Amino acid sequence: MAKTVSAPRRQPPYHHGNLAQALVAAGLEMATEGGPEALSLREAARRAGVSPTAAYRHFEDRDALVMAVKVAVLAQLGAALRAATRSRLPSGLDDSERARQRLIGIGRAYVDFAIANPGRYRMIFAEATFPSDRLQGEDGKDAGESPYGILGEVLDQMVVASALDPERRTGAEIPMWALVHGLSSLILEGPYQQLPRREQTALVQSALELVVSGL
Amino acid sequence: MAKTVSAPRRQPPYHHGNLAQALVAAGLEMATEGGPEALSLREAARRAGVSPTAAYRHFEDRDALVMAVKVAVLAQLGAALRAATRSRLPSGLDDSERARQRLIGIGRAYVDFAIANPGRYRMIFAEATFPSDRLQGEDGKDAGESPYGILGEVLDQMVVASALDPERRTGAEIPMWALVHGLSSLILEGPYQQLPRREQTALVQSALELVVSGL
DNA sequence: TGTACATCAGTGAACGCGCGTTCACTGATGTAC
DNA sequence: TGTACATCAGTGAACGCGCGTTCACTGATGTAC
Repeated sequence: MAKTVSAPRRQPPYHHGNLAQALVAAGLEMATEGGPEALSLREAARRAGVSPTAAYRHFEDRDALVMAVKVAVLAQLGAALRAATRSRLPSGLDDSERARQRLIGIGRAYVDFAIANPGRYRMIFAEATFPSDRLQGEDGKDAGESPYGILGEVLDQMVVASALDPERRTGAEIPMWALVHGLSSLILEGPYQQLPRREQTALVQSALELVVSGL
Repeated sequence: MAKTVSAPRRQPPYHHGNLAQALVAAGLEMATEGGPEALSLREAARRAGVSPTAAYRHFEDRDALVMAVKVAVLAQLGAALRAATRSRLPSGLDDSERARQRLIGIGRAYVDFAIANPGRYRMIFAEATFPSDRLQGEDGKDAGESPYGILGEVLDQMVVASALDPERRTGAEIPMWALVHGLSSLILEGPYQQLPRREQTALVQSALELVVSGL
C-alpha cells in the first residue's frame, strides 16, 4: 500500500548524483569483507551500478579511491573513540583516576574496533600511504574526528587532572598508539589470533594498565 | 686464472637439486623488493630458472610458498635479536640495569630490523596466517631461533637479575612485543613515516624506556 | 658390473580470471541571452 | 519564458597484463636383480 510514487527514487537513471560517495561506500563494504586487497575499482563501480569508466570522473585512479576509503575508516574509528570518552565511569573515583580510566577506555575501544572490523581496520595501514594530518570531507568540513586528536585530548585531560606529569606530555601519544596498534595487529594477524576472545580482552586490559601506569 | 673446471657448477641442467630452497630465496628477494604483495609463484620460478609448474613439486600452492618465506624471515629476525643480546653494554652497570638494557636492546633491534627491511618485515604479518609455535627447517632441526623465544629468555634473565618481579613475568612478552611491533608499523606504514630517521630512533628509545620501566 | 624399470623432477602450452586504464562516444543538465 | 549550446557525467568495448593452476608429457636418477 506504500505509494511508490512518493518513494525516494533509487537508481537514478543516468546522472547518479552522488557517485563519489557511493563508490566510497562500496569500497568500505569491500574492505569490510576482505580488507584492502579486496578493494577494486571495477567492483566498486559494479556495486554502485555504474560502468568502470564512470569512477574515473571522481577518482584519479584506484589509489585515490583507496585513500578516500582510508579517510572514511579513520573517521569511523574516531567516532568509536569519541563514544568511549563519553562512556560512564564507576563512581567514587578521584579526578586523576578518572582521567586514567578514560585513557584506558579509548585504548580498549581502539582494539575493540580493530577486532570487530578487521578488514576496515587493516585498510588504515595498507598500501604504504597514511592519510596526512587532518581528516576532512568535502567543502573542508570535518568528516569526523581524528583518532590521534582524541588521544591527545584525553592526555591533556590527564595533565589537568594531575594524572600525567606535564613534562611527560609531549610525545605521550606515541607509546600509547604503538601499543594499541601493536595489540590489534598481533591479535588480528599475529600469534594471538587463536586465543579465545576473553583472553584477548584480558591481555589488552593488562597491557594498557601497564603502559598507562608507566606514563 | 680460476679453473672453470673445478668451479661449483651453477645452473644445473635439469634436476635442480635444491629448487625448494631456491624458490624460498627468490621469494625472499621479492619480499625485500616489494613486500608480500610482490611475491608471486610464477616470478619465483622464473628467478629460479625453472618453469612455473616445477614449483608445484615443492609447494602445494602459493600459500605454502608464502608460509615458507615467512618462516625464513622470522629466522632472520631471530638472528638479529640474538645478535643484539650479545652486543656490548656500557661497563659499570649493575646486574639489574644490565638486564634492563638487554631488553631495550632487543626492542631496538626489532624496530631496526623492520626499518632496514620493510618488505621482509611486512611479510611476517601478511595474509592472515602466522607461522605457529616453532620455527623449524627440514629434518626438524631449527632453522633459526624464534623472536618470541629470545624475548622470553631476556625477560627470564631480568627476573634472575631482580629487574622484574617474578609475579609479573607471565605474559610480560605481550606488551613488549605489541609495543615494538606497533612502533615498527607506525614508522613503516603510519604517521611517523615522514619523520627523519634520528627522530624515529629517539621516539623508539623513549617508548621502550617507558614500557620497560613500567614492567 | 650391467641393465630394466619405477620414480622423481622437470617442461611447455594452455585455461580462465579479474584487474586498471584508455578510447571515442552520447545522454542529461544548467546557464546566457 | 524559450532556446542554443557548453559542460558535465555517464556508456561500452577494448587493451595488455600477470597471475595461479592444470594438463599431458619427457628427461634424469637410482635401485633391484
